[in-house]
Amino acid sequence: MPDPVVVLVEDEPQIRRFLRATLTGQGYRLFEAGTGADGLVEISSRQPDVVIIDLGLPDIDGLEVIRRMREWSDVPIIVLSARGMERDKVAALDAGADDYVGKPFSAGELLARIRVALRHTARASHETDDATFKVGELQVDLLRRRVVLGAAEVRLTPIEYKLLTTLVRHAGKVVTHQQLLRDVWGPTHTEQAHYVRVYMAHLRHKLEGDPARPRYLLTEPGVGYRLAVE
Amino acid sequence: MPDPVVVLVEDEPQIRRFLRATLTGQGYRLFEAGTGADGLVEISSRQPDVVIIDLGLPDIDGLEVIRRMREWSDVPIIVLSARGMERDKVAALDAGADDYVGKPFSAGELLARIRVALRHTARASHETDDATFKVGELQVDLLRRRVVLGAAEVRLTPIEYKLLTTLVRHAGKVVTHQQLLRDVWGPTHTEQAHYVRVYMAHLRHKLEGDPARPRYLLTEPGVGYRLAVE
DNA sequence: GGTACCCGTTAAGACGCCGTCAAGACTCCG
DNA sequence: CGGAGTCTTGACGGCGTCTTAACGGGTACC
Repeated sequence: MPDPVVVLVEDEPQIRRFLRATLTGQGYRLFEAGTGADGLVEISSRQPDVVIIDLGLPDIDGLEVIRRMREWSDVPIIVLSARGMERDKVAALDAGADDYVGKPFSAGELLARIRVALRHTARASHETDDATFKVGELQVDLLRRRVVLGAAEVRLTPIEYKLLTTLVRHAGKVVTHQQLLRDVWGPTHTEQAHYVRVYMAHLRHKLEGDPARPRYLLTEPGVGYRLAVE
Repeated sequence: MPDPVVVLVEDEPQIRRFLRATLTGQGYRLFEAGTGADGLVEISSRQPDVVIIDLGLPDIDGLEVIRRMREWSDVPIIVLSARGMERDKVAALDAGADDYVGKPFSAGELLARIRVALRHTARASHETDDATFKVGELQVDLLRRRVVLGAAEVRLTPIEYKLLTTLVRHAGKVVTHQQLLRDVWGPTHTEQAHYVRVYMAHLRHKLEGDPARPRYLLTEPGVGYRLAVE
C-alpha cells in the first residue's frame, strides 16, 4: 500500500509547520492549502485519503467548504477548530465532517483519529475488490474461498485449501516445509515433513494437468515449495 | 428506514437514565447492558447500528470488549469515558473504536457523532443491500421478513429465519459454523456445532426440492455453509 | 557404481464430520 | 390449564477426510 495522502487546509503558519513535521514523519504524503478556495482545488486534484480542515479560514467559511466538498466526494474529513462550542461541533459534523478535534489538540490523538478514518476507507474498498489470485488457468478467490481451474470449480478439503492459500499468500517466493507445517497443521507438527508431500500430491492431482510436470506447484528441492506467478 | 438501534454499555445508573431519555426521545431504539459480558451478548443478538460503550466497566475492561467485538463485527463504536488522557484515547481508537467522547459530554455533540456513525453505515450498506435476495426459485425479503419458494410462501421459525438471513447477508461466501452459532444463538454457544446441522436439515426440508442434493444451502465440509448465488 | 537422502505416489485404517431421526423440555397462546 | 409449535439434546450410520506407513524413483555425493 502506498503512503496515504493527506490534504491540510489551514491558514495559521505555526500549526501548518507542526502538522507538516508530524504527518510527514509518520509517512503521510501531505499537501497544504491556506484558504478554502485553494483547499477545494487541492482536494479535487490530489484525491486524498483524508482531509484535515480548520474552520476559521480567511476566505470561505470552513462549513461551506465541507458542504461543497460533500457534493462530489466522500473523503473522510477531520475538523480542527479553536471554536469549541457544542453548536460549532454539531454544525460541522452535520455539514458532513467525520470528526472534530478541538484546539489545542494532541498529536497522538489526531494521528489516532486519522488512522480511524483510513480504516474506514480501507474497509469500504476492501468489500468491493475481490482478492483473487490468478496464474494460467488457475484462479484462487480468497474472499469466496473458491478455486477455479479453467471453467470448472475445484473442490478442496480444508487442509488442501489451507496449504494452497499459504502458498498463494507468498506467491512467487519459496515457502519452507517448516513454514507450511506451521501455518497449516500448527506449530506442534513442524517435524512431519511428509504431510506436506502427501497433500502436495493431492493438490497437484486436482490442479495440475500433468502432476508429474507441475506448472503451478513447484518443488524447491531441500527447501520447500513455490507457487508459480506466470 | 426503521428506527436505528443503539446498544449502550454503561454501568453508572445516572448516565444510563440520561442517555435513555435523550436517545429514545430522538427516535432511537435503545438496549442497555451494565457489564462488558452482557454488552457482548446484547450486541451480538440485537445487531445494532451503533454501540456506545463506557471504558470503566465492572467486569471486563472496555478495551477488551472492543477488541473481542471487532473479531466479528464492524458496527460503529463510540467510546464514552471519564479517562481523558491522550493515551487512553489512542488505545481505544486503535483497539477498534470509531470515536471517543470525554465525560462530561454534551448531548448535542454525542447525538451529532451518532449521526456521523449512522451516515457511515448507510453509505456502506447502500451499495450491497438490496433488501430482497433471489436465487432460482428462492426469494428472501429481509424487510418484510418473508421467504417465498416458487409461488408459495414458506413459514420459517425464528431460528430458521435467522440462520437463513445470516447466510443471505454473506451470500456466495462461506460462513463458518462459529459465525453462524454466534449470529444465531449468541456468542456463548460457539461450541454446539450440532445446532447448525439440525437446523440446516430443517431449512433444507422446507426450501430444497431434494434435501439430499441441496441447490441453495451448500455444505462446505470442515468449514461451514454457503448460500448459492446462481 | 553404490548409497543415502529427498521426493512423489498409493493404499488402508482410524477418525471426525455430516445428516437424520426422535424424544423430552420449553414457550406461548388460547 | 392444556395443547401446539418450537427448541434443545442425544444417538447412530454413512461417508469423506486425515493420518500413517510402505514403496519406488530420482539425484547428489562419496
